[in-house]
Amino acid sequence: MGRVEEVCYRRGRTGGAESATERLLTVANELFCREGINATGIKRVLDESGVARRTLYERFGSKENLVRAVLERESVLWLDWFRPLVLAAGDTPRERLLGVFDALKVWFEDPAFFGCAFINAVIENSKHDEAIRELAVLHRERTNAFIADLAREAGVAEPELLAEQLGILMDGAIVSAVTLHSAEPALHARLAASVLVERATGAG
Amino acid sequence: MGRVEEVCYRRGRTGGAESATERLLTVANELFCREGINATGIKRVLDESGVARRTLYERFGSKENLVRAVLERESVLWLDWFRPLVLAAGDTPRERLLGVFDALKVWFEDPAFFGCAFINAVIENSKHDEAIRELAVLHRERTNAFIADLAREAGVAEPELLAEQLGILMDGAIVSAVTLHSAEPALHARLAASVLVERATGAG
DNA sequence: CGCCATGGAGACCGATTGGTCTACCTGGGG
DNA sequence: CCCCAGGTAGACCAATCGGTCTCCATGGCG
Repeated sequence: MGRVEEVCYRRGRTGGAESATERLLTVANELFCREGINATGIKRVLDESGVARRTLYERFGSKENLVRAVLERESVLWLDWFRPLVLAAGDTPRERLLGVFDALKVWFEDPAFFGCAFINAVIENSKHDEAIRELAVLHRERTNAFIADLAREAGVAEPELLAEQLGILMDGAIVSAVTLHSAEPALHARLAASVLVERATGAG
Repeated sequence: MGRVEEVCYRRGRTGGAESATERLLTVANELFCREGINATGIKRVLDESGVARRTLYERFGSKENLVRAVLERESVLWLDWFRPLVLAAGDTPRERLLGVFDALKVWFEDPAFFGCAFINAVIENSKHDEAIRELAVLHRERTNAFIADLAREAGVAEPELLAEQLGILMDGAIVSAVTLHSAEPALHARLAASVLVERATGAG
C-alpha cells in the first residue's frame, strides 16, 4: 500500500535510527530551506539533530561545506522523487511534459514546502560562495536534461529550447508559490506550458 | 540627450547632496540586494552611507522597518523605470507585451543587477516577517495589473490570466538570470511569451 | 579486566549582531 | 552672545555567530 508520506520526498526515507551524518543532513536541509541558510545557526542544527558540535566539524569542517553537502544530497533526493512522479503522470510524452507541473503542484501543497533549496541558496548566498551557484546550475541542468528527454520523445524539433522555456516556467512557478503562499501558480504554469507544448509538437 | 545611466534605474536620480534618509535607503537597497538582507549588518549600511547610527534608529526604529521602507521605495522606483521602458518598446500593444522581456534583458545586463529585491526578500525572510511577503505580493499585483492592461489593449480575452502567466515567466527569468549569471533567460522567456501572446490574441 | 575509538555535552574564543545611549560638533535664530 | 536642534562619532550592551577544545560516558575488542 502506498503511504501518505510519499507526498513529502524528504520524510520517511529510512525506518529507524539514522547515522549522525544523515541526521545532520536531514535537519540542516529542512532548516536551511525553512529559515534560510544565514538565519540558521549551527547551534540550531546541532540541537535539533542531537549531534555533537565536535562531530559536525569532524564530518564537514565548516558550515559552508555542510551547505554544499546538503545541496548535493538534495539534488539526488529531489530528482528521485520528481522523475517517477512525472513519468507516472501520463501515458504519452506530451502528457508527461505537462505532468511536470502536476508534480510541482503536489510539491507546493506539501506543508513542508519552503521553496527550492537551490534557488533559496543561490539568492541568499551566491555572491560569497560560487560553489553553491555551480551546484544550482548543475541541478538545473539535470532537471532540464530530463525534461528535454521527454520533449525529444514527444517529437519536439528543438527539445533543449522547449526544456529551457519550461525550466523558466518551473522556476517562476516555484517563486510565485512561495510569494503567494499558494499552489495556484502550478496551474497557471501548466496552462502556459500546454500552449508551448502544443505549439512545439505541431498543434497535434 | 539621454544619459547612459538610464540603464540603471537606481543611480543618478538626484544631482547632489541627498538627505540622510535618502542615502540610507539607497545604500541599504543596494546592499540588501547584493549581499542579502541577513548578511548585511547595520554597521555596513551606516559606514557606506556616512549616516550616524543614532540617525538611522531615529528615522526607522529597527532594521525590519528599514527593510520595509526600502522595499516600499523600490516598488515605486522599479515600476517608474519599467513601465516607460516597456511602453517605448513598441507601437502596438502586442509588441509592448513582448517589450516586457526586452526590459528584463536590459535589467539583467546591468552590472548592478542582483535579482529582484522582492523575490530576494521573500525567499530570505518570509517566515519571520509576514509584512515583507505582503509588500512582495503588492508589488507583484502592481506589475501584473500593468501587464493585464497591455493585454486588454491587445484584445486578449482573459487579460488577467495572460498577465498571471507572463508574471510567472518574468519571475522565472529573473531567478534563472541570477542562477546562470546570464541575460539569456530573458530571450527564452520572450520566445515563450510570444507563443502565449500569439495564442491569446487569436493567432494574429 | 584494561584499552581505545566514537561521539555527546558544553566551556570557551574572538568577532559580529541589532540596538541604546552619551558626548560632541555645527549652524541658525533669539 | 547664548541656546537649541540635527546630525556624527563611537562607546557600550547582551546575544549570537562560526569554530576549537577539553572532559567524560559508552561500548566493542583483546
